[in-house]
Amino acid sequence: MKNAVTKTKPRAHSHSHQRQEMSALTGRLRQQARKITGPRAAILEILRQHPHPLTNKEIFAAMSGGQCNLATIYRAMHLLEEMGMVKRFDFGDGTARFELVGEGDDGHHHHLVCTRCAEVVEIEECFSSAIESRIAAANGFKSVTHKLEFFGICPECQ
Amino acid sequence: MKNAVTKTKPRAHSHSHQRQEMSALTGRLRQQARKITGPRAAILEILRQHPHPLTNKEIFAAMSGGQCNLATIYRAMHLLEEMGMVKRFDFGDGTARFELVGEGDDGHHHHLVCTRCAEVVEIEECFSSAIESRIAAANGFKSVTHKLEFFGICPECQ
DNA sequence: ATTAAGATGCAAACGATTTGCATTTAAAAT
DNA sequence: ATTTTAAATGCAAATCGTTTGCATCTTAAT
Repeated sequence: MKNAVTKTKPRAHSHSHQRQEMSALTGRLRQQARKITGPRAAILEILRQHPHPLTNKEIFAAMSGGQCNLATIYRAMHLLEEMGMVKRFDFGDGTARFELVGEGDDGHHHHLVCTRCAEVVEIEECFSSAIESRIAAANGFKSVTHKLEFFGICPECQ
Repeated sequence: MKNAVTKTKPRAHSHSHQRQEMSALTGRLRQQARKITGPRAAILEILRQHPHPLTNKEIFAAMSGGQCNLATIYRAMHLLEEMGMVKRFDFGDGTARFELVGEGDDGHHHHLVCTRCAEVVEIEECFSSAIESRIAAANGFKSVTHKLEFFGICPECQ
C-alpha cells in the first residue's frame, strides 16, 4: 500500500505515515542550516510517536518535565511548517494541530473528527481535486488548494 | 491580518441569496420571543446589504457612529447562529465570518478565497453527499457534516 | 403605566499565539 | 580545542479574537 520514501508522489491520497527515522528528520534541519537543539529533537520525537494531529499544548504536555518553553514549541512549529516537515490542521476550535509530513509528501489529507470526544480518524482519500480544478478554472483562480474536514459522532459516542 | 474588504464578484446565480425582507428577519426573531433591538436591526440590515462573509469587526465598522458595542455583536451572532439565521464560516485566519441564511436553507456552501487580496467568491456546488455518507459509514460515524473552503490567487492578483 | 425577561454597555478575563530582549548554545571557523 | 557568530531559547509582556460578570437599560407582554 504505502511505499517508502519516494521523490515523486503524483497521486493524491497518499499520506505516508511510516514513522520516519530521527536521523532523516534532523538531516532535513541540517540541510537548511538549522540547529538540532534539545527542544527540537524532543518535538520531532513526540510527533514521530503520535501520528495524529497534536496541539502545541499537547506536545508540551508530552514532554517529560517540561524542559522546553511553550513559546519555543510555537516557534519550532512555524519553522517546521515553513520547511514542509509538518502540516497544520484546523478543526475549527481555535487551536492549531500539527502532523509530521513524510518526505516527498505534501501532507495533504483530511480527517473525520468526533464532535463529542474529539477522536480523529484520518481519511485516506482526497477526492476534490477534480472539483478543485474545475472551480479554479471557472473563476480564473490559480494555485487553488482546499481545506476539508469532516465532523460527526463516533461509534462510541452515539 | 488581512483586513481587505471582501469584494464581490458579479456572478450569475448564487445560492438563495435573494435579499430577505427585513420584516421576515425580525419576524423570525419575534417567533422565538427575542427582542427587536436597535443593534440587532442594524446587524441584520448590514448582513442584508452584504451578501458575503463578514467578520464581527466588519459589521461593527459598517455601523455608522458605532452605536453598538462589539460585545453585543458577538452575542447577537451567537444568537442568530443558534437560530439558524446566520452561518459561521472559518477561513483559517482565526476570525469568524458570518453570512445571512435564507429561510428554508441551511446555508451550507463553500467559498473560494484569494490569499492575496481576500476576495471571496461563493461556490455554488457542493461535492456529492454520497461521498460524505460513504465516509460516515466506513467509520461508523453518524451525523457527519463537513467544512470545505478553497484558496487560491484571483485573476487580478496573479 | 407596570413589570419582567431579555439586551446592552463596559471593563475585565480568557485562551491561543506572538514578540522583545537578554542569555545561551550548536556548529562553523580558527 | 578554542573562538566566533548566527541561531535558538526562556521569560515575560503584549496581541488578538472572543467571552463573561454585573449593573443598567429596554422591549414587549400585562
